[in-house]
Amino acid sequence: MMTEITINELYEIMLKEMGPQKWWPAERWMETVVGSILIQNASAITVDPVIEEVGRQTNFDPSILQAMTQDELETLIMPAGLYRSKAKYLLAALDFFATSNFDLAQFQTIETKVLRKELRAIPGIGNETADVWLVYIFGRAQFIADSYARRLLMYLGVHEKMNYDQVKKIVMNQSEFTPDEAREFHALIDEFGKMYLRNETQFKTSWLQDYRVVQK
DNA sequence: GGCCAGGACACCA
DNA sequence: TGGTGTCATGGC
Repeated sequence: MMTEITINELYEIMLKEMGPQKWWPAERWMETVVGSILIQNASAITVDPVIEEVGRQTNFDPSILQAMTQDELETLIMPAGLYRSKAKYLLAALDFFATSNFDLAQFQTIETKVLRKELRAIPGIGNETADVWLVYIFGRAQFIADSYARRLLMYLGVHEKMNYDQVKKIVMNQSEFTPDEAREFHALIDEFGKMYLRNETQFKTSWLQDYRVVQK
């Protein structure tokens, strides 16, 4: 028997089943910057130790990180893979925050749409990383349509095969989330994803298998 | 041992 | 807008 649910009901069901994931707050927002870039096309298992090592060496102090050369940064993050690109992206991100003296309060009054456009202009900050920053660094209620989220919603009947923007738009138009809920939802989806979203066969063994999300 | 991971980007039609 | 090659390491 299939049970039809809304996006918000999906969130409630996942929260009830899995409990709060407590992905936040990262003690330092720079940890989110580092982590979100290092995780690009890599797995948490390989990247987590690298993030820890960066923390040991820099304490996630933006000034210390920014003082590093491209070569030094590459050596530090090499085990995460794609290290040349990621070192470049990290330095570009640091430049961006440096223009505001690493003071997040400077961004508070900027409209989300405008801020997102500014983030997307940073080399290496694409759709997903921009939304991760908006949610976990800037506290905006955005939906992060990463590959796990798109797969989950596909298996739940929301779409056949849609891209990042399309899936995000559908969710944003059909649900209502506070900033904290947006953070929790993404954490729940990714933790669920690690267990059940490698493929559809695996999803069908999960406790969400008999649900279908309805379009309003 | 090959496959793949919480992407982004350049280049092409 | 959509499809494809590239970047690269380490875990499974």
